Amino acid sequence: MVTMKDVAKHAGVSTYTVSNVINNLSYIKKETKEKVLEAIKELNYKPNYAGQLLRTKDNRNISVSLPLLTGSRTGNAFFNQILLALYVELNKNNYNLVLSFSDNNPQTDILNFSKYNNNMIAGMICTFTLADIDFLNNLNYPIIALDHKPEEFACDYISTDNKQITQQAVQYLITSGYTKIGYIGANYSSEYQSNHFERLQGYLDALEKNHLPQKAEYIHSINLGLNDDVAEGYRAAECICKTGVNAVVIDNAYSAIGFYKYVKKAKLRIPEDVALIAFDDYEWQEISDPPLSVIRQPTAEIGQKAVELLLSRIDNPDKEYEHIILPSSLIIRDSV
Amino acid sequence: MVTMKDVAKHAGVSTYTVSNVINNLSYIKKETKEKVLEAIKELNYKPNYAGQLLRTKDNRNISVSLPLLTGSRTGNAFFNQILLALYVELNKNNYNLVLSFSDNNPQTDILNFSKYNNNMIAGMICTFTLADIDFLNNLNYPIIALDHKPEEFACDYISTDNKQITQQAVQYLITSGYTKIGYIGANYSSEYQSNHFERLQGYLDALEKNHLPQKAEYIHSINLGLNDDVAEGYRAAECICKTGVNAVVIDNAYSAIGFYKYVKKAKLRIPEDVALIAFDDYEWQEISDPPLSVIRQPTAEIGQKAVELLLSRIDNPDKEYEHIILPSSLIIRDSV
DNA sequence: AATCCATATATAATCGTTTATATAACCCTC
DNA sequence: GAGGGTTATATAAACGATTATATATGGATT
Repeated sequence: MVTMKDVAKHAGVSTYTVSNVINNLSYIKKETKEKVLEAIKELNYKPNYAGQLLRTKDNRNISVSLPLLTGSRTGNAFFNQILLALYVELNKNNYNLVLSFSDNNPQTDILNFSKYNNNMIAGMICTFTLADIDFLNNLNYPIIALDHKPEEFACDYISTDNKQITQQAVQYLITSGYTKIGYIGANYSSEYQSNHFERLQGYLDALEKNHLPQKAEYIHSINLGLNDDVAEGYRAAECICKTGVNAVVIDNAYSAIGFYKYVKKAKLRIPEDVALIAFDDYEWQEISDPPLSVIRQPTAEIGQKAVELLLSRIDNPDKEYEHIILPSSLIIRDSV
Repeated sequence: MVTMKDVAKHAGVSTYTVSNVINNLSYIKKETKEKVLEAIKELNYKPNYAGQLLRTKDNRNISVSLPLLTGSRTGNAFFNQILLALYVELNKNNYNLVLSFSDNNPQTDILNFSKYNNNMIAGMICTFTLADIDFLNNLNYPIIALDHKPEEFACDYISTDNKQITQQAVQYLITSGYTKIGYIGANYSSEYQSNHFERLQGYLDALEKNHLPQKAEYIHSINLGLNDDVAEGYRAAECICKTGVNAVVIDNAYSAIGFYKYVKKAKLRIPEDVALIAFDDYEWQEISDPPLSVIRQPTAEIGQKAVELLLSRIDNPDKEYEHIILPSSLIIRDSV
C-alpha cells in the first residue's frame, strides 16, 4: 500500500506538504505542489479512509434500514421511492448511504442497530419495530424514525397523516353511496406500527362520523410484511367479500393485487360488486382491471425531510425532538 | 468520547487486556475479565471503527451501484430484487452494503467510483456504463459487473442469457402462429448495454432461423432508463402498432405498462390484435388486463453469485476473470 | 534454592492521516 | 548586520485501536 509518507519521500518533501497539497490548505509553492501532484500520480496514491477518519472524526456514513422487500417477491416500491429520496438528499450533503434491510422482526433490528454501534456511522434513518428502550438509549448515534411513530423511545420522527387520509378515503366511499365498507389492514396488535393502527382509526372514525355501524366482520387483519402480502390480500378478500361489503379500503397495494386475483376468480366485478381503495401508488395501477384508486404518500418529501432531520440532529444533538407529519392525497380511478 | 484507554484505566488494567477481553483472544483471568466488562458497561464504551480499521485493515464495506430507480417513478423492481439478494449474501458474510444509485449516465458512474476510491470499500458490484479504461484501471478496488458485459474493461461479470431467451420468446410467438413480430428495446447505440444489444440479436436470430423478413419498421428503439420508461413504451406502441405487427417483444416491463395504456386508448385487444411478451416478472402482471407473459431472470441467483465472485476476487486478486451467464425462463400468460 | 516453564498482564510500536508547533529561508528596515 | 516580519516547509504529536515483545508472577522440577 502506498502511503502519504511514500509520496512525501518520492517528492522530496514532508507529509505536511503532501497533506496540504491534497487538501488545498496552506499556501504551497507552485513547483512544490507540482512535484507532489506528480508523485501522487506516479505512485497511484490513494488516501487512506481509516487514517483520515481516525484523525478528523468527520464521519459521513448514514445507515438506512428499511423493510424494502418484505411481503412481496418484487419489493415494496413505497420504500424504494423513499430510499431514492434519502439517497439523493444524503448524496447532496456528501454522506454515504449504508443500507440495511429490516423485516418487521425486532431481532433483525437489534442486529442492524448493533452492527453499526462502533462509531462507523454518524446516524441512522429507519422504520424500526423495536421497543427495548434501554437498548436504544445505549446506541451512540442518533436515530430518525420513518413512517411511523415509536411509542416509547424519544427521537425525531417523520410520518404521514395516516388517520386523516384513511378517514378521507372512507368518506369518499360513503359520499359515493357505499354504506357497507370493509377494511383490510395490518395486524395492529403489533405495537410498533402506529401507522397501520392510525389507518384503522381513520376508518372507524369515518364510520362513526357518518353514523354507520362498526361491524367486526367488516374488518380483516392480515400479517402484513411478513410472508406474502399478495397472498394475504387474496385470503382477506375471500373472507371479507362473503360478509356482504360493497367497498373496501386496503392498507397496502400488494394485498390489493391479491384482492383483484380473488375477485377475478370469484367472478365479481370492481366496482359494481365491490369498490376498492388501496394505499400507495404505482404505475401498474393504471392498467389493472379496472385501474385502482389509491392513496399517495409524498415519498420524495418524506425522504428529504428525514435527511434534514438527521443532519440537523447531528449538528445539534441536544435540540428538542421534532415530529413531522406530511399530507397524503387520494387518487380516484375506476375501482370506485 | 470514551476510549479503550479510559476503560483500561477505569478497570485498573492495560489496553492490551481490554482489547483481549473484547476480542476474546488470549486467556484472561476470570476476575480481570469481569472487571473489564464492568468498566465497559459503566463507561458505555463503544469501539472506534476508524482505529480498528486502520490497525487491522479488515475492510468489510462493499459498494453496490445500481440503476434502482431509473426510468420509473416507483423504481425498477428487477434491480430491487437483485439488491435484496446482494444484501442477504453480503450480510451472511459480514459485509456492509454501501449503496449508490446509478442512472445510465457515465458522469454519475465516475462520481460513484471516485467517491469510494479512498480505501473505504473492499470492492464494488455495479451495472456500469463507463468505458474509460484508464480511469477504471486506476481504481484500487475490484469491480464485479452485473447484468451486462463491459466491452473493454477486464473484470468479472455476471449476466443472463439475454440473446437466447429472447430468441426463445420470439420462437414461441412464431410457433403460436404470429408472423409479424415487432421488437421494442433500449437504444442499443449505447455501447455500455450489451444486454439490450443481445436481446435484439436474439430477436433477429429467431426471425432469420424461421426465414421471416427482418423489417426495420418492426423494430422500435427507446431511451430506456433515462426518462419515463412507461411513457416511452406508450410512444413506442403508438408507432409500432401502426406498422401492422401482430406480436411484440418488449425489453422491459415498465414500457409494457405504457404499451397497455396505448392499446387501451386505441381500443386494440391483447392478444387478439397484438400479442405481447415483456422482460421481467412482477406480481401486478397477474392482474393486468390481460395478464402479461414475461421473461423471468433469476435475480436471487444473480445477486448471490455476484457476491461470491467479489469475495473470491478479494480473496485472490490475481485469479483469472470469471464470466457467469445464468438462464432465464419464459412465463406464458394470456397476453400471447 | 536455582532453574525452567507456563500463565497473565504490561509496554510500546504501529497503522496513515492531520495539524499544532517549530524552524529555515528570505526580504526589509534601521 | 542585528532584529523583525513573512513565507514555505518540516517535525512531531496526536487520533484509537491491535499486537509483537517484554516482564512479572507462581508453580514445578532439579
